[in-house]
Amino acid sequence: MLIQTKFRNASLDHAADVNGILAFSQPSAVSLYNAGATIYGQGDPSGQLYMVEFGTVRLCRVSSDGRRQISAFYFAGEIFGLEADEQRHFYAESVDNTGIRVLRPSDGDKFNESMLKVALQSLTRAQEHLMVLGRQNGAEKVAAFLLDLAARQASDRLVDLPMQRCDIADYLGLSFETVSRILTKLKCSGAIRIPHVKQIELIDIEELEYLRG
Amino acid sequence: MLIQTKFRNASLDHAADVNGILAFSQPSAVSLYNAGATIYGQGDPSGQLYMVEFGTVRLCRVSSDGRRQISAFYFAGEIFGLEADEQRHFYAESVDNTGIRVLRPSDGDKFNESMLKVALQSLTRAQEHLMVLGRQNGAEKVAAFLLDLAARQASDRLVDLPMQRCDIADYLGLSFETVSRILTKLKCSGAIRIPHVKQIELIDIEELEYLRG
DNA sequence: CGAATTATTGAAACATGTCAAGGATCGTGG
DNA sequence: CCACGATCCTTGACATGTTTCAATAATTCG
Repeated sequence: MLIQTKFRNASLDHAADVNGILAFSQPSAVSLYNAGATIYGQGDPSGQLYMVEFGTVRLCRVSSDGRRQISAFYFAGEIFGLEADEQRHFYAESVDNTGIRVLRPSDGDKFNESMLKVALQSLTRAQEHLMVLGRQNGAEKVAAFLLDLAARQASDRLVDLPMQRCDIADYLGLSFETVSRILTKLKCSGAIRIPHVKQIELIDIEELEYLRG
Repeated sequence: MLIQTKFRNASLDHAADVNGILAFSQPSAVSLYNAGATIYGQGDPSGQLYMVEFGTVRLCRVSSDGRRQISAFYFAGEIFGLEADEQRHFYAESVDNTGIRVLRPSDGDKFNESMLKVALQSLTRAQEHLMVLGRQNGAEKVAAFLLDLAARQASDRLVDLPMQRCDIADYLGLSFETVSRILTKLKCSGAIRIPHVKQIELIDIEELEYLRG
């Protein structure tokens, strides 16, 4: 299955579509959010798209007994807020200090066309995430997460972790203790260094890629 | 979090969009596939959409060490084959005897618009599946699966299982033994009956819904 | 009917979760 | 600038759910 590496992160290369959206929308001013602020709630009316100007956004849902699943993170330059119907299925929060721009369609048709591309990229990412959640163990999940972040930050070695361990855990379907344990294990095996709690240096990228599968 | 039940299966109610797609495409003749036949392979050029006429389709990927994840099932009336770029990220196979129609766009603009809806529904479904894979245990996963099938088959009590245990397992991120054990457990607890290996009768739907969360 | 496949069930191994304690980090106010 | 409290992170010990391996039973198909 060598083929699959060709697709990895295909969804991440969407600069062109971001430009497409921007060209046919009227961006509003940037709104600022502190860490942990609600951008929109589950059940809110949907309709507008958002672009992360700086900072980090998490898309979440909480079940009745309090378990939380984070379905996606969004970083600077990425677009979120697409919904299938008139209500939001997930709620969106800022992870750290975050600036967000609301996008309003100006040229309907072209905007729609760009939206399709954004939708397809979100779909691809969700599908990739399905692979990770369904069939990978803890170490493989964390390796995949770190490599994904590295690719999206366009930094080949030094990765920023704006979110806390608990966010990573709820994204990967693990407990935060397990995430912590795996990170120290990777550190001890020499695959990564942890210069700071919120910063990981990828040392043995081949090992991480091997882990990811 | 009572809100979330309102969204469940929202993505499944897409008859309108299927009609939208059909109105602006030139459906070809129906192709027939035996159980386990390849409809398209990973890495194949993408472009065409497909509609299931009868039978069942599974969308899969296999990792280098042989673990398989099924990202979605498609049943009669449902559309699949949407991709973010020119190559297929997953491969598609028939689960049982299946009839499939290729859809070719005739009116580009309207076809595109319908595609957006299909994409958003696929996205919603993938996101719902993320919730199940990330934060539910075996019994909850199986309950969610049975209720999803019941909703899509529009049969409130008797659910057909065209796929084998192994397919269910690879869809839910479990081993097929665990799937089997959970089904017998649900049978013993009186939540379901298993009149046939490939047919489940939902007895205590409230219990299943409670399990699903 | 018989062979091959698929499903069920059991026992033991393993990964991850849970509970609990201690340590690090951060922000705030003195 | 330091000290304090609060939050977050790490680590350990134990409990639990799930997988794995193995054997048997059921089903399908020729």
